[in-house]
Amino acid sequence: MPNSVDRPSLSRSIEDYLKVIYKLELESGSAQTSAIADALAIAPPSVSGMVKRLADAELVTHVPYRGVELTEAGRRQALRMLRRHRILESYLIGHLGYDWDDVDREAERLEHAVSDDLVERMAVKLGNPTHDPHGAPIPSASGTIDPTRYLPMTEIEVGHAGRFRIIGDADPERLRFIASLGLRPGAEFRVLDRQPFNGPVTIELDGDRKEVIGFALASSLQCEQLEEPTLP
Amino acid sequence: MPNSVDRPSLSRSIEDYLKVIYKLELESGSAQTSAIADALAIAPPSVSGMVKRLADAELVTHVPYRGVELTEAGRRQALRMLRRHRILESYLIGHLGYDWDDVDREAERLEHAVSDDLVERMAVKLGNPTHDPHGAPIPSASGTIDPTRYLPMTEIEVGHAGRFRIIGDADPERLRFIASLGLRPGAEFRVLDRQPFNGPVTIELDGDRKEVIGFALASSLQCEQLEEPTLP
DNA sequence: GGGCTAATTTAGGCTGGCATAAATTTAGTT
DNA sequence: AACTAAATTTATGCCAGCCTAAATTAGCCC
Repeated sequence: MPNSVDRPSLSRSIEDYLKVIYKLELESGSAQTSAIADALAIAPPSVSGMVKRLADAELVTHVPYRGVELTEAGRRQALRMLRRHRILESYLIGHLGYDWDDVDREAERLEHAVSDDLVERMAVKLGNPTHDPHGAPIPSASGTIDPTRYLPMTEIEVGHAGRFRIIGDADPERLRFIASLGLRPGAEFRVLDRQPFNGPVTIELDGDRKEVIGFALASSLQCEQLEEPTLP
Repeated sequence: MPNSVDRPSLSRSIEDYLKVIYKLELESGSAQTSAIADALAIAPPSVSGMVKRLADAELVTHVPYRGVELTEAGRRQALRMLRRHRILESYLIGHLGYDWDDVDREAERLEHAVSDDLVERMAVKLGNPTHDPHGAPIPSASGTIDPTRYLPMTEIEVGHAGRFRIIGDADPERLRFIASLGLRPGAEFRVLDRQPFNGPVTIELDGDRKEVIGFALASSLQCEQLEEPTLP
């Protein structure tokens, strides 16, 4: 075990980088310097500097001017952070009265401080959940995660029914708005209309309510397409 | 609008310094550079540097070569940290199955990350306790704390009964040892013997068990002296 | 292939928080 | 009153992480 991961205990900063890189790889297949800078609200040269350190620590591989990719060790750490975050959110909502829309900030602060032991204790209290209240899959303690991919609501075809699965957003205002529409993970709907040029999506909920959702928001709603269209 | 004073948000380091200075003032009336360095396990010159910053921020007053004293603002922050720590310990023990002896480390990590909001939610779940499981008083959210002072067990006179109130120690091994003697906050005992030259204390518990406790350990057991001695 | 733009990296600087070594002050002898 | 031991501060230096400004590279268009 020459280079095995002893327990260097990653810095708060590094944990944030790995989380962001993981999400970017998931969303767009690659993680570029400027995208990382954007997500972390820091300047691109700062990212270049950190990327060098991450590459030295063998948490990412870096092809200059091309972006970075998580190594196996980096991915493991990123999933560990994701588990912490989602277990924390679930626990704060389930046991401390936090609201759906309000919980991200607190989890964001705590995920860097809790011990693995505490995370597992919370997971046990929650009954070892596999999905958090936003519908997102929770990586297991051993680092595996439900790989199911869903479609953004904007890609469900007109006439089809769909089931809302995951809200990939943390902004409390957006979350409150979504909740106010009655959209919760698991909710079924039918797409009535999709306007071109990144226009809004119109859906039907509970069999009678019609709601219009802007493109940007609808893009962040990950859904499952359910059946063949019902013809009118 | 919400907060009268803007939150500069103290660094983790500063929070630790304030906590330690508060404890030192309490124990020995003053906080000297080397004592702070000792408690934080850092070098004295580093403390000098930080003390300058703390004084600039008006969290402490500093008399060169004489030590440091918390200002009102500093004391307020120190009590805030103490509340966080003790509420966290109480919550972790009460709701997440942590043990008496094992909880300090976790609380130490979390106290820098939790929001005031979360602390108050935990306090509510606990029924707004005034003392933690180690018997130590918990400062109120508004920054007042039970000022009752107790005596170290080493100062309870031979023949007197006493009640154990607070264990001012964080070392898991010591805590486990104390627990194994059956000593919990609230426990009554009688001092049978006190050896001179910082020697051990012998006490009687539950009316029949005799236990011998070394001076150093007995010094950290804060007790109440109960009655006049019973003569044999 | 030359040139333009956008992305990225390099260069150099700043702050917080730590360290060591050397200088200074305090306090306790005698 | 002078000397000494201990505590403290000053002087420097290092590293992590951020910044801005300047240089470099990639990608594309003609």
